[in-house]
Amino acid sequence: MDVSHIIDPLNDAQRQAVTAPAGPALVLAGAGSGKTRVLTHRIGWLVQAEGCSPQEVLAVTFTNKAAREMRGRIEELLQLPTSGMWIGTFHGLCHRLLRMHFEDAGLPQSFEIIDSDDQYRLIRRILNELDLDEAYWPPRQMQWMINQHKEEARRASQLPAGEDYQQQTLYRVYVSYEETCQRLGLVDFAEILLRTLELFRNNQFVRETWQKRFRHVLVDEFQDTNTIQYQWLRLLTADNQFLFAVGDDDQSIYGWRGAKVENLLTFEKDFDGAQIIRLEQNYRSSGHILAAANAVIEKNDGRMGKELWTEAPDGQLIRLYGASNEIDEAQFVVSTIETWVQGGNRRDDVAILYRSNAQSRAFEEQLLSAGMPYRVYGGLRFFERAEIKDALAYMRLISNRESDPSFERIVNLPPRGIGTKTLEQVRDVSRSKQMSMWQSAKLVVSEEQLPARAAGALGRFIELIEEIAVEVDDQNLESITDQVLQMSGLLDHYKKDKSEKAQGRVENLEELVTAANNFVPAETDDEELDMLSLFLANAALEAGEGQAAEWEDCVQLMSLHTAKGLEFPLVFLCGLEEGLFPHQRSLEEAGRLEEERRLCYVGMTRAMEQLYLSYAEIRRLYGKDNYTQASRFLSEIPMEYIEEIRSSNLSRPLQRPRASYSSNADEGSQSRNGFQPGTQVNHAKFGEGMVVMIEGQGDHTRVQINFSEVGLKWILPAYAKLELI
DNA sequence: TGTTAATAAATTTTT
DNA sequence: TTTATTAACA
Repeated sequence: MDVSHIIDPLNDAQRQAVTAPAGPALVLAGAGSGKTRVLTHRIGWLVQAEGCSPQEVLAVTFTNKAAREMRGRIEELLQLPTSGMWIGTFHGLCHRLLRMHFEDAGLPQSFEIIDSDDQYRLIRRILNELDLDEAYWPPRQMQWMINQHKEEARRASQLPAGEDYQQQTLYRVYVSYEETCQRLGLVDFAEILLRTLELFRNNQFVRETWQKRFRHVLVDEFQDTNTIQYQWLRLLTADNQFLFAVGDDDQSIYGWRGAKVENLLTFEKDFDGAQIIRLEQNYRSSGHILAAANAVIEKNDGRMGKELWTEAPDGQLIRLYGASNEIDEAQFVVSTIETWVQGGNRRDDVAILYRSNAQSRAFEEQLLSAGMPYRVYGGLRFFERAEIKDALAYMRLISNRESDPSFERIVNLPPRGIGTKTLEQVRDVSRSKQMSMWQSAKLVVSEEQLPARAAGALGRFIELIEEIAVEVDDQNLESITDQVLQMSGLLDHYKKDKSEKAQGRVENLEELVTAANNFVPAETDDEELDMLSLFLANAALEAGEGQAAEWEDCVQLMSLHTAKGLEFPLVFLCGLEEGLFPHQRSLEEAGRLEEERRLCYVGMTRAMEQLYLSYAEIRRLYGKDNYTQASRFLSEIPMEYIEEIRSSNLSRPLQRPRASYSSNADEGSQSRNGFQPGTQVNHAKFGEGMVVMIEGQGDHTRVQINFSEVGLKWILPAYAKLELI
C-alpha cells in the first residue's frame, strides 16, 4: 500500500518516530514540534504499512478534546472510519472496561460516576456521621488527601499505620468513604482508574484478554500520567511492551495533581530497549521567543535534555511592560490589542494568559470599557453548574432510585418543607438499616415516625418522583428532560426569581433540553444501557465545553494551565511577579518552583509571532495593595531578547526591581539578610507587614516595611527583631 | 423552616 | 475584593 501520504509530510525525527520498529518508544516532543501529527501518523503507519487491524490499536489521551481531535485527524489521514479503534481518555476507556467487567470489578451494574463536587458533599456527610468537626478536619483537605492516596493506588487498608491522631482520623474517614461508595455503587474519578488497575492485576483472564487484543498502545501527554495510569499501561503492555509514549518533561505542570514526570524519566529503565526520539524542531514560534523560552527552561535541573530550534526568522523582540498597577497593566494590554485589531488582525488570535484566574477581573473591566469582545475560559463548565446538576439529579433518581447523592441533592429543591431534622431521621434509618435514602424515606413515611407536616412533605416528594418516572417512561431523552424540568418544579423555581443569576439558570436548563436532544452516544458505548444512563454517564465524564455556542471573534483569556496545547499569534503573559508567578504557595514546597518555571515555559511557547510580558509594581490582591517584585523568571531571560516599554501613565519613573536582571535570584531570599521587597515579616510591636524597600548592607541594613496596622516604618533589623513569615 | 448577616478563606483543574 | 459557609433570626 502506498504510505507516502503518511510519511512524506514529516521531518526526519518525526519520521523516525512514526516508523519506529515495534517495541517501546518514547517520543520527547517539544512544544510546537508536531506531537499530535506524530501520534496520528504513527497510527496510520501501523494500520496501513504494518498491517495492524484498527481493533489492535489503543490510543489514550487526557482530555476528551484531545481524543476527539485525534480521532478526527486519523479519519482524515486514513479516509477510514475509526470506530474499531479504542481512542479515548484514560477515564473514558477505563469506564468502558468497568462497564464490560462490572462483576469482576466488584461493582453493581448500575454503578454511578460522581464528580469532585459530589465527592466533596459525600465526604462532608461522612465527616458529619463520624462526628468530626469540619473546622478541625476541613472537608476539602480530607478530599484532597484521599484523592492523593488514590492516585498513588493506595487503598485505605494500605495506608501507613498511623501513629498520630491526624493519620488515624484520615484513615477512619478514608475507610468510611470507601465503604460508603461501595455500598452505594459510587465511583469517583480516581476510582475509575484504580478499579481498572486492580481488575487487571487480580484477574488473569481479563488481563490477558486485553493484553492480546491491544497489540499497540499509544499515549499522549505522557508526562501527565499518574501512578495508577502508568501501572495500568505497564500491565496492559506487559507481554510485548509495545508502548508508544509521547510527552515533554518540560511541559509537566500537573505534578500537584499527582502527575509523575518520573514516569517519563524512568521510561528507558522500565521498558527494555526503549527507543528515545527527540522532536526538537519547533514550527510555532519565531526565533527570539523560542530562544527566550529555552533560556528560562534551561534553569531547571533534571531535565531529559532537549533544545528547541526553528527555521523561522528571529521575529520581533519580546516586549516587557512594567506597569504601575494591575489596572495600568490591563489598560496597556487592551490598547495594544486595539492597535493589533486596527492593523486588520483577529481578536481570536490574541490570548491574555495569567497564573491565577482572579487576575482576569482587571482585564475584563478594561476590555468591557473598551467595548472589546472577550471570552474567559475556566470556571464551571456546563454539566458542573448547580442547576444542571439539580436537573440531572432528578433524572438520575428516576433512572436509579438508589442514588443517594441525587436524593440528597434534590429532596428539598425546590423547597418543599423537608428540612434538616426530617432528613436527619431518614439518614439515621439509612445508616442503621443499610438502606438507600430512598428506601429509608419510604419506610419513615409509612411507619409514621414523623410529624404530620414533614411526613406529608416527604410523602409528596416520593410520589412526585414516582409520578415523573411513570410519565416519562418510554419517552425519548429530550422529552424526559423537558418533563423533569416541568414536573419537578425546578424551572418554575428559577423563573419566579427575577434576579439576573436565575435568568441565566433558566437559560441553562433550557439548554439542557437541547443538549439532551443533540446527544448521540458514541459508537463505543455499551449497547446494554439505555439512553438515559448513557447520557448521565456522559455528563459525569465530559463536563462539556462541547455544546458551547459559536463565539464571535473575541480575545481569549485563560490561565496558563488552560493554555497548554494551544497557540496564538499574539500572547500576553501577565502578572510576572514574585509571589504571584511563581506563586507563593509553590515557593514553600520543594520542587514546585521548577514546575512554575515549566509553566512559564509553557506560557511563552504559546506565542507564535509576538509575546508581551508584564508585571505590576503594585497589585491589589484580596482588596489590599501589595508592593511587588518582578518575577525571577524575567531575570532568567537574556536582555538581548527583550525590549522594555515604559509606562506612559506612570507618575514616577519606572522602578525596576533590583534583582530583576541579576541572575542570582534562584532560591530567593538569601540576598539581603533574607529581606526582599514583598517579604512578609512580623515585628514584635508593629505586627505583620510587608517589606517595601531595603537599603544598606549587613548590620547597616535598613528595611522599609508597610505594616498592616501602623503603615510605613523604617526598621533596622540589626536592632529590632523581624521574623520572616 | 427559610432568610439574612457575620465570618473566614482565597493557585493551578485534563476526568 | 469576592465567595462560600455558618450562625443567628423572623
